[in-house]
Amino acid sequence: PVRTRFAPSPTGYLHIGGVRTALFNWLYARHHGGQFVLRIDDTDQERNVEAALAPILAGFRWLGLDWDEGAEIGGPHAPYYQSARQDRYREVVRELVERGQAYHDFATAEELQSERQEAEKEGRRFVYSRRFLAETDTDRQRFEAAGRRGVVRLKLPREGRCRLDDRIRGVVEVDWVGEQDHVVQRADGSCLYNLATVVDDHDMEISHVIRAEEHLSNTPRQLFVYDALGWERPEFAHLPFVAEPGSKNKLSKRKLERYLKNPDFGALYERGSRIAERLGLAMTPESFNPVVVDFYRETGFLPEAVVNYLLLLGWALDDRTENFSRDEMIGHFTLERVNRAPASFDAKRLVAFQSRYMQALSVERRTAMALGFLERSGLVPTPASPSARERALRVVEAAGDRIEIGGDVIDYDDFFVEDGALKRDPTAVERWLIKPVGAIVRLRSLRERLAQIDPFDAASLEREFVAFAEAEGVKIGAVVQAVRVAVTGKAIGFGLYESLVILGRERTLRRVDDALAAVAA
RNA sequence: GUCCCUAUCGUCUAGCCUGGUCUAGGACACCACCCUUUCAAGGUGGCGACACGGGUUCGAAUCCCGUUAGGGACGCCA
Repeated sequence: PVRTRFAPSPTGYLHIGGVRTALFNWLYARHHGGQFVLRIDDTDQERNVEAALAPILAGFRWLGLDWDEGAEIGGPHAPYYQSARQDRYREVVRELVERGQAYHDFATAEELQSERQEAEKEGRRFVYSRRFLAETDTDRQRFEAAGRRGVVRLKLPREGRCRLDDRIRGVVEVDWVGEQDHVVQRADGSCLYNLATVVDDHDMEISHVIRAEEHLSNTPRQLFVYDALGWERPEFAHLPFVAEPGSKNKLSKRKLERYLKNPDFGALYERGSRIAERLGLAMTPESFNPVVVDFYRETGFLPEAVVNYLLLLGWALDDRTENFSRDEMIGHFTLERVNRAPASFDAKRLVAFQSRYMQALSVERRTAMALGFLERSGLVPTPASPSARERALRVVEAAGDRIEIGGDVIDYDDFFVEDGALKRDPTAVERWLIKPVGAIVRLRSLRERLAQIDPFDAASLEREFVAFAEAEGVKIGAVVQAVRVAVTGKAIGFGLYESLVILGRERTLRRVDDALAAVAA
């Protein structure tokens, strides 16, 4: 039976690279009708695990990556928190020592350091002398009497090669000498990752360890533990990591400043920030940026689009298929088609997927999304009144594919604010109302015509505008843009006739009057 | 420094295992033009890659060796 797992650390946010790894694990399990386990790696955690875990679990749920066992839901191999499994790890460490596969060591950090430096100076590979290895209880007591504190180290082979048949990399071999006698238990008795992960994977009957490439070099010491205990090794598959925008470096939250300088990444960040600001979200760049899943959730991305993008970051079915439904991804996903080279994060491509998925949605669905943002930004009452809903529907319909992410609806705030509260872009006013000769006079006479038009619909408006521009001897664009700026405050937007119809005659006239008054002043 | 991994358009990739159908396909991005009422969208077209050097072979993006470049790991972090 296929069992995969993902083991996040409770860090307070869900990293996009981690999600890609989790997705591949999830897909592999689902493809084989197996189970996906969500285990929590909180061995090194001192702060509030629950609070730091919540956004991560929320992220998984939002993306639709459900887990069969693990955090919050438990399961037959509980507990799924490493912090609660220390006794079990210690038990395994004892067994390792008994089997002669690990030993108590009393070297100090300084002594180790100097051995290391010496090796480096002589240009040879560092191999610990095992000078402070305690063979017997008497040895231990002697060291302890001398005030030393002991750790437990793996007693790794110093000859031969370690062979790993990785499902993605193929056969990887390394010399055992190159490996260190890694510490598996600290002086305070707590156990370390390299041991814990093996014990957990074994106890939880994980059949396939699918993880990022950065773990490839820890694998030999983990294989050693499996073998030393006589445990069956799981299959390993090391995924290429997700690289930062425009380079092959591993994506990292610490280098955010740099990513923001990448035009595409920076633009996405700006766009999201504008939305967050209007929603009144108190966001810091550390917790709210395009490397964090919450960013997409908060700004109105569709989880399906994010997942589809992530799927194709290191995996492809063939030379043309780009869109995958959840069932299709599950049906097609195999490890064999995972790429070996790192793939860099491309914000533009992610938005392209989002845009595509968004346009495939009905107007009603898109309106429902938009409404959430309108409510939260206070542009419509919460819950939205029927008239507000109606207006939102018409705006979303008219905006069409201009609304790529849910939060984009805020760009059309001018349809929801009070007429008197409408702000006009000064540059647009200058360009279309003040600068063109006769613009004001034309707007004034057009205003009278707008008052007369009957019915006040798009077709009639178009006829009127065309006739008016012709009579005045100006381009239709000049007239349209002048009215657009007067009524919406912006020089850009969707069709003007639809815009005026959505606002209605009364409000259109009022806004034209306001604009005329403002320009005259 | 040592060990390991990787290498096809700017980006994501198909092709590589099982050499010929590859004057290397698709998508995103970009550029131009068309459409047009601004902004999008749409239509048409364009730019654009097998890292390099040897070998094997009638034939190499594909197989082998080397070089170079990039990356990762070398913790009482995970």
